[in-house]
Amino acid sequence: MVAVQDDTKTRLIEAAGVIFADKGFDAAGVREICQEAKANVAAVKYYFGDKRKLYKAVLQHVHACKDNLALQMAEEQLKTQPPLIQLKFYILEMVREHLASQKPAWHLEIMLWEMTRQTAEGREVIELQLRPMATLLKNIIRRLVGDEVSEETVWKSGFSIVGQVLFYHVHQAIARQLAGDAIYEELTVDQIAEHIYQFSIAGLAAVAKRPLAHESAAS
Amino acid sequence: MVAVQDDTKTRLIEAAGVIFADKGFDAAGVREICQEAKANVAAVKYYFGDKRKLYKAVLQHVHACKDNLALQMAEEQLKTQPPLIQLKFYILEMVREHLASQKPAWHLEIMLWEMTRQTAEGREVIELQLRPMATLLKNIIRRLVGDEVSEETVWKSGFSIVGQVLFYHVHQAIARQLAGDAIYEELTVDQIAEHIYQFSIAGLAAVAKRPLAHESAAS
DNA sequence: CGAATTTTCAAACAAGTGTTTGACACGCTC
DNA sequence: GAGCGTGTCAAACACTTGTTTGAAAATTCG
Repeated sequence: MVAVQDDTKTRLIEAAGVIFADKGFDAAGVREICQEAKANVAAVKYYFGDKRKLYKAVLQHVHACKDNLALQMAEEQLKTQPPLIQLKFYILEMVREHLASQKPAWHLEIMLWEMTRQTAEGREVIELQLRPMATLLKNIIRRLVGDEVSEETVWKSGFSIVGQVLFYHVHQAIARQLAGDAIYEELTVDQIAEHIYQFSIAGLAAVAKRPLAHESAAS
Repeated sequence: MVAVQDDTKTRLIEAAGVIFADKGFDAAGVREICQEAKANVAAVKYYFGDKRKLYKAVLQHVHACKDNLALQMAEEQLKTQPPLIQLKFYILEMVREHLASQKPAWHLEIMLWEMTRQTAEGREVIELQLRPMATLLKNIIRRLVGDEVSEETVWKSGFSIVGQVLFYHVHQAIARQLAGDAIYEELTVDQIAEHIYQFSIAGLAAVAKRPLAHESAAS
């Protein structure tokens, strides 16, 4: 961890991030945030103006911290690797991000709040964060299923893949409760990603009504 | 709509249901609920004790209203129809419930709150509501993939199917925003269900590493 | 009817909310 | 040291929160 600054301002953003992520905007208290940040309550007015603008700053901070899986893939792999490998990598990285993220967990948690219950402040950040991921996935799928498949079906297929991944994060509590801790603990990130990959390439071939492009490259 | 009683008590439960579903327990206000129910603020203490117990009553009301897809399927179809037809029906009914439910939308919305951010009051209701659905789906999958497949894989396959369905509900706003209203409006409940079905039976066959049971019965 | 019980209501409660104030301390340059 | 701008702080602001009170109103029942 490289020397990160210890301003009252950044401490506020970070403490606010944790608490907003945990309880949502409404249920989070300014006093609670300031106590966690070791700052006076008046500090949020001084640095941000009010609670909403603090929330906005938190969202912008999250956006600024995003490590671009999209760009990373585009540069390293998009041009060289066959689409099946790209899909496998995409799924693995997404599962990793959602189940074993190395950056603070609250970054994703706040994004999830925005994804399910959008606020005016978050819409733009959501767009900037998700749009590149969506088009990247759409391109991969398009290469796999060919040009005869409708745009609509490509979207639905993307939803099928993303929906599988998000389930393990968003509904983790339910999955645990239903499957039982014993079984759930056995699941590793790689296993989950592999399952979703195998499940999805078969699903894609089915909705494409033909074998996938470069099928021979599958594992 | 058959003669539903118009007690202050039931009006409170129903108004509370709507508002709890919309904003969650913390952000919902007692005064707002009572105004919507045309009741005095003191009524919640008189009939329920306090806000938490009102919430508990709402959850129990939701549970009491559940129409048992599980039982319905068990009686009418489980014994007579091949598992592929059962799966198709299961997916269709689940998509219907989540995207075009005939019962008040807030029933499901409250369940979703409990699924993502469990409260002490909700855990039991969640269990009672979801457990039968989960075992039903698990049984269908087991019949389709055979006995060689591990229990773990059956769970993961179930998660894959349920994850696809839930995505269209939980992340509807994002899906709309990304795909665009134009494309999104085109999607009908039956199309979505059909897509998930086709995608999933191919996925199941892939993870089972063999053709599904009674594959000939597929559409 | 008239007494007993159940239900409703406006008003107030203490505690919590986001926000604001004005004073105070620090580091800086002139 | 005086002056100035930047940060910090306890205290108070106006308002909302969930909860409570005690007295009316409505209902039930002998």
